[in-house]
Amino acid sequence: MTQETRPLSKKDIRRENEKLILEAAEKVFAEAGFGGATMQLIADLAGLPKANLHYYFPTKESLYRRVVQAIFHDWLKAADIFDNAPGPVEGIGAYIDAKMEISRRHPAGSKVWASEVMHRAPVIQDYLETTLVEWTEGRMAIIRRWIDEGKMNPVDPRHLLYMLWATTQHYADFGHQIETLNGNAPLSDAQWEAAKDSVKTIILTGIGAIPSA
Amino acid sequence: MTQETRPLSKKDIRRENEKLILEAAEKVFAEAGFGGATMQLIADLAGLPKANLHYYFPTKESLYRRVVQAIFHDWLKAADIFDNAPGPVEGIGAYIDAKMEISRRHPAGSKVWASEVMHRAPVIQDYLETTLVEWTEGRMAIIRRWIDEGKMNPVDPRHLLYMLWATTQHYADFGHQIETLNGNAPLSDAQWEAAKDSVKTIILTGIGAIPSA
DNA sequence: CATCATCTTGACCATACGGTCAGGTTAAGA
DNA sequence: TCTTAACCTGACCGTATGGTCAAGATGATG
Repeated sequence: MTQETRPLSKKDIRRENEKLILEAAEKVFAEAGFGGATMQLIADLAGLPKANLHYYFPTKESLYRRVVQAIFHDWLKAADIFDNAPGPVEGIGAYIDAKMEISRRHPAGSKVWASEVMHRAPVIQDYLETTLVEWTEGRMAIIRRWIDEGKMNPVDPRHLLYMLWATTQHYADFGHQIETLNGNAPLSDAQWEAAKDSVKTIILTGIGAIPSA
Repeated sequence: MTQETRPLSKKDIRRENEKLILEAAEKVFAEAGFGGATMQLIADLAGLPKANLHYYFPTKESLYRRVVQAIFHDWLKAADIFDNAPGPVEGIGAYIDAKMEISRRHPAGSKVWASEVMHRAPVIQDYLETTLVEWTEGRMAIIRRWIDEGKMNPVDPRHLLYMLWATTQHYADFGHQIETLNGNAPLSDAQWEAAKDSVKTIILTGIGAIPSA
């Protein structure tokens, strides 16, 4: 009863293999860092011979670049929720939810991103200077508007954003520490909910968007 | 007018060289990660021949272990302030100040720590499971006491601690991103003060330790 | 001053890694 | 069916890296 699979088209092969490689690469880069990752390790995890990796991605660096770019893309996309929100409770609340969900579902990506930035962003510095700067300015303007409209306290928008990034990404980047402090067990569904609630409550209370208990 | 330096004693030589090596190693490990760091790079930065490093630290891993242990030590020491504080405003406020100061003065150490944890703590897992667990339990007890005494809102102490770690360490670990968003300039004294104030205000307000603006 | 333990270092080695390539296989297209 | 372009991969190569070592220099000790 072997599965009767008709041959994949060339395009499907390409898409399939690139996907396999990128997924494996993300994991390995996250676990070992760029320097500690080896093409052989990635190849083994992807189930392909090493030479095949070099067929699709000429160098280790080009593979790494693709991984980081994909992560940056998701990173920005998570912030769409921020816009069009009537106020901080909805906007920031949803943003926290979205970023916590990323931390939960794609911890490897978050780690690769953290590693890249920690190492002075050798690959995506240009993105930081253009896209990220614009993105940040835009959200800061929204926060300022909410402040002007009296929907929250006059906090520094920049540091509020840093706090949002730091707090949500912490659950991915330091996930191992958190698991250790949780008796070497991953957070349960309920614990993830509690984490989200805690973060949202403290921050939204902290900026005066919801009343203190 | 050459300096007339009398010969260093053997003990001084050892202390001096170990210090040189450990400082250089911390920087290199922070910038390149464990895998990306090379003994040659560390040797060059320390101004010593590579073979000399292996005289004091037999392997790259043993050197790395010493670096991480030193950082963990500082990490815990910063929390002494936490104890004996009459309430969250003083205790948590001082803790935030202390950890922000570490992020400012020793960003490399913070990065090495982050990297170690992100890579599943291959070297200090036992410390996490013993010392860190105890430390965390202790501070959670203090926070619970403050809650019982009505000095702050009944937030989850665990997630409050995570938020404190995440937010303060973010200024070191993601310092490059922060600098980029600051027009490629390091934060000035005033900006560091503003950062500290923002963090303290939002968190202390968020837990109901100080009134909302 | 003589002996010893400690420190120093250039030269060397084995290994692992990123990357190459030639020769083969397979789907696409005419 | 035949040709071509895309895909596949075992074997190979140069280099960089962690680590070793033997021989010498230097401070401690009595």
